[in-house]
Amino acid sequence: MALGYACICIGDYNRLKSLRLAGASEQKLEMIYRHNLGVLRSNISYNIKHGIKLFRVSSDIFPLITHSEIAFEWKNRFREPFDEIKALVSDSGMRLSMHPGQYTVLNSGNQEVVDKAVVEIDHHSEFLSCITPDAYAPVVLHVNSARGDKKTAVSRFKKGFERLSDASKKRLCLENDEKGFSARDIYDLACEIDVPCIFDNLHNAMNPSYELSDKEIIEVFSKTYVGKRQKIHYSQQAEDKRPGAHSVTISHREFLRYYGDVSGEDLDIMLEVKDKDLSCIKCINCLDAKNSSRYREWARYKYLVMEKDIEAYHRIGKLFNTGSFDFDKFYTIVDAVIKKGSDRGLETNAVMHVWGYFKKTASDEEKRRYAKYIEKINDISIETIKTFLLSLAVKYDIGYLKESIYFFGEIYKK
DNA sequence: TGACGTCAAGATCCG
DNA sequence: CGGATCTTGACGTCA
Repeated sequence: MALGYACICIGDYNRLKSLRLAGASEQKLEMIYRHNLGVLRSNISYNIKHGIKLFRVSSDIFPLITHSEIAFEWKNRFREPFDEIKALVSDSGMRLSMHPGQYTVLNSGNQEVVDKAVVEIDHHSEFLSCITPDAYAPVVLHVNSARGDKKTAVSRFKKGFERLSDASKKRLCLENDEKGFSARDIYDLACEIDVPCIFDNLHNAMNPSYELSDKEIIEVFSKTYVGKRQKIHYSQQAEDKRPGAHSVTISHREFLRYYGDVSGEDLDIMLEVKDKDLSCIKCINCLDAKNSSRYREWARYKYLVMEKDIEAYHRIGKLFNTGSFDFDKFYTIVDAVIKKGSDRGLETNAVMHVWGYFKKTASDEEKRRYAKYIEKINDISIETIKTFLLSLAVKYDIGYLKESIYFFGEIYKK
């Protein structure tokens, strides 16, 4: 069993860069692609550190690479970073995947769209082969178009599939869609073209087909995995958003129930959730609480809790002091805290705590800048100050702060 | 034609 | 000028 998350690593301050077609010079592409490979390597190191063995690589790693107006040789140019990444992936036994988005439509009625989809999917599998030794690292795809009737949509898909490279055919997996192709639809199609099926619980809830429980559908889908580990997608409905929208964080208790229901220990489970790796680590800890990870986890959340709810901060401290700590209690408190609104007094207090790390070492210019922020504390956004503080944490290499989720709390707003 | 989804880049506005 | 806020891009489908 492996638990994973998709594309963006919240807890790693390194972020992918992008660009516009208008500014896509050779040098600019080279710079951005190289940067993004550095981010990928950093994300993978982070995953290893936190025991995460399943990771979806973002399609945005090489923006515009398959665009018709872009001709960029990438395979030879990035051999070194590829090999470094591959070694990390190989040594850790991490399973990678990729997932072209909603605009890759292999069975479109428009031939140009199909041409592009073939290029896109082949690129994904080529890219994967550069960074993972796993011949079955999947490229996951939705059928996407049910235009006309499903029968003709299926035959269009089979035609498109035939045009893929052999490598792509081996990597391709189908996922049940939120509308259009349901679990039953993709299972029938997948059996015909001999590819595995990925079950997505929330899509299935939106677009049900079988009169079967999730566990039973997963059992049906397991037949499409021969000599490969079965993978599913798991997400929870966001309380206050459109039906089908992913929750901001995973409720660990709900996850544990589901995990028990579907015999999760036999599956690779990709979590689809806004807070990404944070929920992934939460679920890993709740399944298998290692004594050593509790302190690290509290260290990461510490200032985020401090700026939202000082009583909760003390309650968690007490869990440690009284020896009554467990991850269920810890995350229950944290999950309540992240839902709270902001309080400028508490935010300022947390800012001052974090500034304490730099008080002595900061340059005069940095001290002036900090003083200016504090002076105008009520007129500027707290994110501006956090951006500044994070840049200091990176510059002065304060590991404790660089790993703090404090800097990424904005994902829990709105 | 515009909504859908995504999120950083880029543009523009404000003090 | 820095910082906040709005718009654009890149894509295909479908009402």
